[in-house]
Amino acid sequence: MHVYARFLIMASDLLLRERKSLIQDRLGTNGRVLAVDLARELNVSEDTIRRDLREMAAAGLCERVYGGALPIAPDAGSLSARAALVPERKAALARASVGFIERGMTVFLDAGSTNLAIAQAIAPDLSATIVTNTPLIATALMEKPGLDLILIGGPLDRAVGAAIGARAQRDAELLRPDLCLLGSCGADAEAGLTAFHFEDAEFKRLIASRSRSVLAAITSDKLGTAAPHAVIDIDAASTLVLEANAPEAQIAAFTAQGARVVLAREQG
Amino acid sequence: MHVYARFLIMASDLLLRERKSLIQDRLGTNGRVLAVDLARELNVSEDTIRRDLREMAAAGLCERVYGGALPIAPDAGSLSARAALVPERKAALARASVGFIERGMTVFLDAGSTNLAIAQAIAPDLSATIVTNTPLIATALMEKPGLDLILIGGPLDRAVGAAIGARAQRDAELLRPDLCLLGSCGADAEAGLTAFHFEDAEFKRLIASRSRSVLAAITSDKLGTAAPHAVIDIDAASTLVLEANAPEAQIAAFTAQGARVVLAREQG
DNA sequence: TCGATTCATGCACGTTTATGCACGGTTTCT
DNA sequence: AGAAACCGTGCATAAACGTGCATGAATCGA
Repeated sequence: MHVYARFLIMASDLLLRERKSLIQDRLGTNGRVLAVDLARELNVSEDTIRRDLREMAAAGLCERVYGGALPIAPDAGSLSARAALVPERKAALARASVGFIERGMTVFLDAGSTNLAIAQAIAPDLSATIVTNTPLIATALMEKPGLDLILIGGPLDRAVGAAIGARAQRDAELLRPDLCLLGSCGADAEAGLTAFHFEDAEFKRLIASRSRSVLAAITSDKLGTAAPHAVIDIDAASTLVLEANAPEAQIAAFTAQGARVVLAREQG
Repeated sequence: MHVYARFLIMASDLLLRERKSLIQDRLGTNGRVLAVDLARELNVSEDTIRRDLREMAAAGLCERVYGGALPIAPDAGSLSARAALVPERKAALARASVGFIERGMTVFLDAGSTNLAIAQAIAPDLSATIVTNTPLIATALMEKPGLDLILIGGPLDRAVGAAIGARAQRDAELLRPDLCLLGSCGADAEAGLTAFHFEDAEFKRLIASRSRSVLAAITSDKLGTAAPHAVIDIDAASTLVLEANAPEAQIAAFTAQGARVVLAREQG
């Protein structure tokens, strides 16, 4: 499996596919990417980034513009508005995950579009304490009157859209959540849950280790992929929520590691 | 033999496509755009804006007129889109206030709908550090790539929509903003700036006292009114930004207290 | 096991693009 | 009619660009 090979390279190196995946992620998150920034951040030459962008544009994954690239359907409203449109499959995943939040719990809700969908899927009358480091998620949760909200502060990382730095980690160290809903950029039986960014992984690892149980809702496109930075092993997650179309082999690989896998039913 | 300075300015942080997209957006929103305003707001020369407008007109996206451009179908804006927009008067107030944020500053942006409008009015390529205790504002600012954002954390007060408690106050005590954009629920020459909630007032007072200068943008409906909890006296604010229709008497009362009053001009 | 091959990548080069400025003409307003 | 604002054009320049080539690592075939 290509995951082994990757461990031989330096942690900052990314396989081509991972790099493109990250770029796409960034496009969705920030609404744009700059060639210079990507090059500097990923430690490759601008040429390489431009090549990537060209190929992605040719594949219809983004729109090439002078200086960088834009998402294929650019700016149909603000970021929050765009993110508010949750595809049905992701919504099903979210509905399944929300079931694990029980009345009175203290829950940490991590960054990520899947977790935003989870936030939106929370019942309006649920009474619980939600902690998050993501302003967008906090905003979404503001509409649920039953919730107590706690915001983790600090400098916001633009790539992640959340507070994940030293300041945020200190906040996190004061918490003992009953449940942690972890976002992840990759999920592989051997590599475990992984993230694109070092500090993000660091933060996730910290908050996961402090939580009584950890749940990760994972969209199928992330199955079997590994991002460069390890978060936790599969068996360290209490529950994995997968989409109904998740490959049998993948599910088996997870359960072999001792994970509890739950499948999300499409709404019927 | 020639000026050096002009090269240094060349690096604009907004991609061409984004700029045009923003202009189109503005066309739909305001029903027109002025070259001068766009140039100032986007930090590019009028030449560039005119070029953009010319190209957009050539592409049939707008109609070029003397001084700016008009939407191709002047009547067309969708009603729902229009309803969600910040009223033009508040937008004018916001534009005037944004002018006080200078490149490189550290600015605290308080909670409140006027301050949200200010956040939205910030030029996309402004480079500054913005601190806020309001997730909604943080989310809006996420779309301005030039900004460093710092989020003040802690339990969120639902009434205010921001973190204002003891935790947030401890965060605030570590700050020394160059400028504080204070929201207020009432503004009266004698009562000063006031707030509806005790803790909110407490927090505002704290952050205002720690800032090198304090600016309050005040909609006309708040003039001459006093909410139950005092924040600061009028003379403790460096600048008051009022709407163009603010009563003469009110302005006089403020200036008599030693405040610097600035009036926002409506666009056009 | 070893050579051939593929492929991602970086570098050097010449080209294109976006932009600001100077200049002179044109429109608008009073 | 005259002034002020606005316009387009041409030019200069830095940043971004694409291409062709070289390199080195992984893969394949025998």
